[in-house]
Amino acid sequence: MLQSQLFAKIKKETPKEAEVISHKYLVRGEFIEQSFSGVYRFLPLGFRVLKKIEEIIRAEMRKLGAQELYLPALQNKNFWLETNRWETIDPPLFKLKDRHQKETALGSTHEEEITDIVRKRIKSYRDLPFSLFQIQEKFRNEIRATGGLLRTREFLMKDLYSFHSNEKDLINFYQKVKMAYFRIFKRCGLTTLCVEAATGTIGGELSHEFMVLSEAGEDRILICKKCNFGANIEKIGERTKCPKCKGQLEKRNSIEVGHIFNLGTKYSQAMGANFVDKNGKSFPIVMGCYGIGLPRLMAAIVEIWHDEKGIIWPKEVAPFQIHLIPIESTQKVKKIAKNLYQDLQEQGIEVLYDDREDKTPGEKFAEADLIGIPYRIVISERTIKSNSVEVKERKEKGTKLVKIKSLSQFLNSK
RNA sequence: CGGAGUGUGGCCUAGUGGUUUAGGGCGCUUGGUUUGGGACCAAGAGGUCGUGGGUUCAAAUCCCACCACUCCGACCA
Repeated sequence: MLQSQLFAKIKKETPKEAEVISHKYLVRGEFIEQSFSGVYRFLPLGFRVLKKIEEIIRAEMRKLGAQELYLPALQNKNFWLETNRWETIDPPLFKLKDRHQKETALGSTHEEEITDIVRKRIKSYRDLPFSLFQIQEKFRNEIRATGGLLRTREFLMKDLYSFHSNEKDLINFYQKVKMAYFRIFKRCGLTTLCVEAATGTIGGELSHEFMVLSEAGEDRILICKKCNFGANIEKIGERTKCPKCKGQLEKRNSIEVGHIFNLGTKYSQAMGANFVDKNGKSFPIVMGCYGIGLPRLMAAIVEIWHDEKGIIWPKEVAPFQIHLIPIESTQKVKKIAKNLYQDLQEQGIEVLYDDREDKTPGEKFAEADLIGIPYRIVISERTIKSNSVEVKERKEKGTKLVKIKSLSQFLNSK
């Protein structure tokens, strides 16, 4: 991508509506832009990051054997009446009326939709277990949106649903999802804690939240210093002693990036999703649901990975892998930079090529630091004297001169 | 929804009744000079001071209403 063509007007100053660090950097770097309260636009740079996160999640869902589908945002009121959540779900639904004055709502979650799909098809224990997921927009009528992408009213979510003939099978799958979630967050550069959580209006038997420790987080959790117990204060209340080992509990702020639920038979009973077992007896399907909010995850990554100059994207979620920056636009520098740009692209590496000739080195560097691409490669008269380029890792302080010939080798070794 | 705050060209802001035909910085346009950490010179474009109403000889400035946004509370991926 030529930076001269990139649809991004990177800002020197922080717009005043931004308060948390991830919001500030994402807005300044033109990853996102607020449309109105709690509703965000993803600009080309931000969209690339979002897609990277989406692909990581999709890959891990497939490894679980889950099949992807896509459900409507506009939902049938009758399903919500069946589960008795039309009025009670919190945050409430965004409700609207069609031209015939018939009520409908924008989906804040999809248990009703998925359970309807399943009840129409699944009649036998032989069809179980299986799992389905989607990556789709959710709408939540929050009292208040906060912290940029940390809490929005419309957001992209991955929701996975699993269906089982018995509790044991569900618990087995639940554990696998847990492991998949740890892998997803790790690939996004995050260390997460899995803590016991309150099930809220999703309901069910029990649930676990995946937490990223951060001061920007709204959740308060208690972590045991002795055993690996952890829980949301919302679930267990304020206390100082670990309920498992009596060890000292530590209170921390955290961002909830994922939440998994053992739903039991709450929805299958409410909506009549039953199967017959070997003996011909009918039982409600045992269900689980598992969510990850993508924009919040993106914000959490920035909360963890930044310095005073800007974002430091972990490689797997970075919008580009290499930021190629020629400085001093002499014919020789330009020619070598252009060739290198083509070479790298042919190798399938995503390169942002700062071909702008009217920008000073300082400005290019400042913008590069802000948008946080993992590798910065500078080409100048100085570096080409020794047939080299200067390589700097965003997360490191120092730079390294690397011969152009051995650049690919150097990058591959990373 | 309760509490607090903010609203001035695209962005950050100065100005809190009269010398303001609303000032500066960034950005933008044109020309020139520059080029290893957010360059310099010159010329230029861009504003219903959130909206409506009121007070006043006079309102960005005071009053009222409304709107929008941010933060704290509750809720959540």
